[in-house]
Amino acid sequence: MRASQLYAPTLREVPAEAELISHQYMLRAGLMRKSASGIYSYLPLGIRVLHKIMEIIREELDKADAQEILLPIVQPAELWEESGRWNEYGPEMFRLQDRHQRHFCLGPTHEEIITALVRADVRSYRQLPLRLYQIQNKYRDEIRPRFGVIRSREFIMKDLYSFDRDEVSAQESYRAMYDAYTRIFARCGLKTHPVEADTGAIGGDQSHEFMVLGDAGEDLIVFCPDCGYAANVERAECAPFDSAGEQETLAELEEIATPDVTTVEELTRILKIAPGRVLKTMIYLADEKPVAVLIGGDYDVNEIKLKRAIQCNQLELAGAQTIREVTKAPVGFAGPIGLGIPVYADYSVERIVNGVSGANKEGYHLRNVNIYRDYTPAAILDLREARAGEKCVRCGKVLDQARGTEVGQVFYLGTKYSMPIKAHFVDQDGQEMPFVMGCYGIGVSRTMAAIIEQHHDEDGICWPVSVAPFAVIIVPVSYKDDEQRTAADGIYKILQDAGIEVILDDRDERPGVKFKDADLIGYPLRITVGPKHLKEGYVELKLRSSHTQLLVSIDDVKDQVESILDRIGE
RNA sequence: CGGGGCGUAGCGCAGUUUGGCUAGCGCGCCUGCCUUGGGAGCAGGAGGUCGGAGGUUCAAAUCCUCUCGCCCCGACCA
Repeated sequence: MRASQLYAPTLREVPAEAELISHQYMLRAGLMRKSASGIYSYLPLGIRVLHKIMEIIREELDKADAQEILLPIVQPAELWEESGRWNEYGPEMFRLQDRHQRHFCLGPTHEEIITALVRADVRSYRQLPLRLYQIQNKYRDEIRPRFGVIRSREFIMKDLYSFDRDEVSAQESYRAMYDAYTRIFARCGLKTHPVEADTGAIGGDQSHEFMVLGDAGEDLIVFCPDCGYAANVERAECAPFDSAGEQETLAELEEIATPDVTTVEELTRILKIAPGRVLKTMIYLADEKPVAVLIGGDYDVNEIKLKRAIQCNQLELAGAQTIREVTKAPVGFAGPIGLGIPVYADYSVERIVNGVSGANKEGYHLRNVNIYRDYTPAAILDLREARAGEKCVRCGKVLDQARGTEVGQVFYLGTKYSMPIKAHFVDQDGQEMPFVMGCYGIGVSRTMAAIIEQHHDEDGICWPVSVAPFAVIIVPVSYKDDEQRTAADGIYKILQDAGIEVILDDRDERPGVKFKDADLIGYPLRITVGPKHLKEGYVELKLRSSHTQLLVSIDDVKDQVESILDRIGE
């Protein structure tokens, strides 16, 4: 391809809308353009990278005995009603109607449609295990798209679904996908960290996310440097505290006037106590019924854990009105004593001796509150958000934390979809059984952004060879010069004939412009054809990421390029 | 949805407070000359419903009302 004909509109300046480095470079290097908030068009360089990533995915999945299919984007509401998710999914599902007012959605994910497909066509255990995948656009009407393609509304996802006859076999599928993911991301040049994860809207009971670490990440993970335990904070288990606690004698309950003191922070300042002494009392509406959550003042409630622990479908913080009804006081004076609703306590409260809580009375708090003596929770559970400094649940060492972006997630689903949708097969003994399923996603477009986050410098992108839009760019210092043109054309032909993806920058631009564009776009290897060395029959090879340079004779160019690409392609 | 901000040429912005001639600047784009080892120089040129609609006024990018879009923070999520 000749650069003069390549549709790669580079930008000299940073578009105002882009904050993240990957977002900026994707726009500046001409990989994509925005069409609407969270919706992007890919230009030739962008789609070439995406194709590279998808090809790696295909190769690795096919090796793992998976087969590619293609499912529709527009899906009928009926299927979603069968699984119960038409109501469950919420406003991020794009819903639409056809001319007959029939209801459809733009697929945010494809469990329903594939389960229905397999239900219709797969009848016997002899056909299992079955692993089917597609690479398809998905739509989620995100509340707030951001970070370019990292959180967009339309995005490209690879999703795979496994169907097995029993749990043992399904766990093998899970393991095979986990291993395939490890290889896929490694081949893309990405360092990823698998962490235990919550299953969210997809459901199921076992899941890992593949995280790319970085400050730009939207997720928070905790990990144990010692035993390797790593989990999204949404999921990370917290250990109960050593029951010992403080060896204090229980003091007498005492009411104290605290007008206008409604936050833990103010309370600790005024009473000169540590936040860990405060019994923070949060009122939630769980499936529209009020419940109280009691947690140490130095912790935050993990609502995902709460939802799971008390087995409710809908959970939200109660409004001022409800709080007033329940606690007989405005927000900020709730406490566990005398509340007429279930009180769920986090592990962190069990050790609090002579604690401070709201008095359920405007302007008052209570001092020397003690569990079991003054109140008894309905249950003591793991409800808090994990964070650095906590004890690892596996080995007891101290946890560390980091931010990350999820590029892939694997779920063990069990029979969550096959049961309600009645997707059955006949087992060896003639019995009808629901498929035991798993599903596995990779955010393809997001992966591209993550690669840029990990491979760039101040001049632009430094693509790993495996996903580079083109491997090599030839830059003649002046294409108008006969000798340079002849030499550049010659090398171009040689490399093309060798099957190497190469760009010839034949534009009538000054060399600086061509160098800047080459760096910005990030071709792994640049061949400069210039007057300095051409007389002796040499050209320069420059590696984009390491900046190393070497002179090679034109006769050796092909061999050198091949061996360098081979070497840095590892 | 709450809070904050922004819509003026392809990109980045000034002009809006205090209404006033043909709406500006830098980069990019086109033509010519010149130049060619890290975003050159000179000359000429094209490109605008000032996000949209309505209103006030002799006069609106500027004031008022409504509306649409975009960005950031938060709640939500892959």
